[in-house]
Amino acid sequence: MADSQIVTRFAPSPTGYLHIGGGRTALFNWLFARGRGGKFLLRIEDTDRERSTPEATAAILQGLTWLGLDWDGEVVSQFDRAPRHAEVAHEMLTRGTAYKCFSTAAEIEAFREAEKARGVSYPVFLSPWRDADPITYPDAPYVIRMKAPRTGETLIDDKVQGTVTIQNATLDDMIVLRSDGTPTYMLAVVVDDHDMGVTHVIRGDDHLNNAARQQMVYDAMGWAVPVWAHIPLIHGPDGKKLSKRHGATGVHDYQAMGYPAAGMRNYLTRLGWAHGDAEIFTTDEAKKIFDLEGIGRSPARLDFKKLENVCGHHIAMMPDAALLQELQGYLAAAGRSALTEGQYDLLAKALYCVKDRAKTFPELIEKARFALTSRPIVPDEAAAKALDSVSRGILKSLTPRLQNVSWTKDALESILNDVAAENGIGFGKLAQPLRAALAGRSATPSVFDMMLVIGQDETIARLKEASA
RNA sequence: GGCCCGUUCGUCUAUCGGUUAGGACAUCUGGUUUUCAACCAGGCAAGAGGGGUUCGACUCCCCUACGGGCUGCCA
Repeated sequence: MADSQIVTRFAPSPTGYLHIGGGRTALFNWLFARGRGGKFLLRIEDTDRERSTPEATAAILQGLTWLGLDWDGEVVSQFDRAPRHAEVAHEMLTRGTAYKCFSTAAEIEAFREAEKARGVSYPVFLSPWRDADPITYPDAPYVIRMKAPRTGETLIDDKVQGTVTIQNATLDDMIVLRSDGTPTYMLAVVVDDHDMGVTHVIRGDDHLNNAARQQMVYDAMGWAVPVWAHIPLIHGPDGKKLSKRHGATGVHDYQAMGYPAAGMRNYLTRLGWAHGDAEIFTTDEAKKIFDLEGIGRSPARLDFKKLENVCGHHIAMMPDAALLQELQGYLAAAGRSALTEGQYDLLAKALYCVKDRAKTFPELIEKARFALTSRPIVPDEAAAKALDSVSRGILKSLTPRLQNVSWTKDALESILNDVAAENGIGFGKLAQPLRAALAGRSATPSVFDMMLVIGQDETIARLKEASA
């Protein structure tokens, strides 16, 4: 319904890659909108021309795409809307909710220095031009400042933080339009959010204080204030603000580490949000149960162990086709060589016996090593140990018996059990050298599954090679 | 410095005045097993500290400590 449609947005600055915290903010906005038949918009806050780059914008879009967060309509460039921002600033002027200020940056700086020297810890610059008669205006560059209330308090009704009270006296008349005619962030966000019809602003709580000033702009223009929801930031495992020092901070890092996007979404959704005991859920389920009420108020730490666990569940429940496709995306993102056609086919055949044993794509590939590798099989240390002379003898005696047998699990099972019994050893004792011969590893899927996947000829060839 | 926000097991969290404070990850023990993963059973483990309010506080209020954020003609 148009009258109550929810509109959210994600508004990153294109100054670098998509931060994992930004990814989560985007995810919350996306879940909230998508779960309620609303719209999720994307706006690039590129008004700072010095720091904005098209590469960064591309990286952010790529990050969102990988996370599976699709947006409605065209990506809005905040910079492109500068004329509209200036228009609103001038409208505030005519409404009398803003004024021209001719104080120079140097004057303001001097004021702040002087106040600090006097021991005033929080100098609020009060422009002398606030109530000046236009007749006294000099012919000089000016900024447009908002005429903010000097007394009283501003209440932010926040869905996550509750009601936050800000004393108006601590807020100065913020600049909405710079002397070069460009808008400041505080003006631009409000105008854009309003024009884009944003109903719910879900963003990091580093913006909580800004909300008070922005709310004043809404009031000054007579616009409806959106629903605020300021979510806590994500911290590193040590509880400190997540920074480069922690290693992976960009969502692309997580893709390159081989975490599936569905698992990332699940983990990130649960990081700082809860719905009873719900832990593992699909994205569709998340859309249904996600709400603002479940968002926590304290910063959450990244826990890679839990991330892995969650991802393991998702790899296990992902359809093979999707798994194969995303795995190839992982290989490309990680700079690893792509699968050959033959490897692809074998991996597709092997998936059923490896997908529920892996938590990440690199792990999946390692488990599927027996299918992806080709002779000669080079055993690692543990595998080499299993291939002692006695074991090689047993493998040698096994080879001819695999020649004329129907290649089914039942048949293989009975042969291997017979061989184990004939040699007076338990099945486990036979399985170890078999793993070593077949995969060159000591930890692998079931020996039967491996034999079934690579086929009779390849199995015999590998056994011959190992027992030679 | 000022202002704002936060603080439940190691971690993510449930609890919305009365619970043996629950779940998940991690960890430990046992079981199952063809190695690994998984799985099953069980264990360890929490309300930052101090004051109030109340018959009763994890829950409401205040103070302190700690953590975070904001404090630009950056976003």
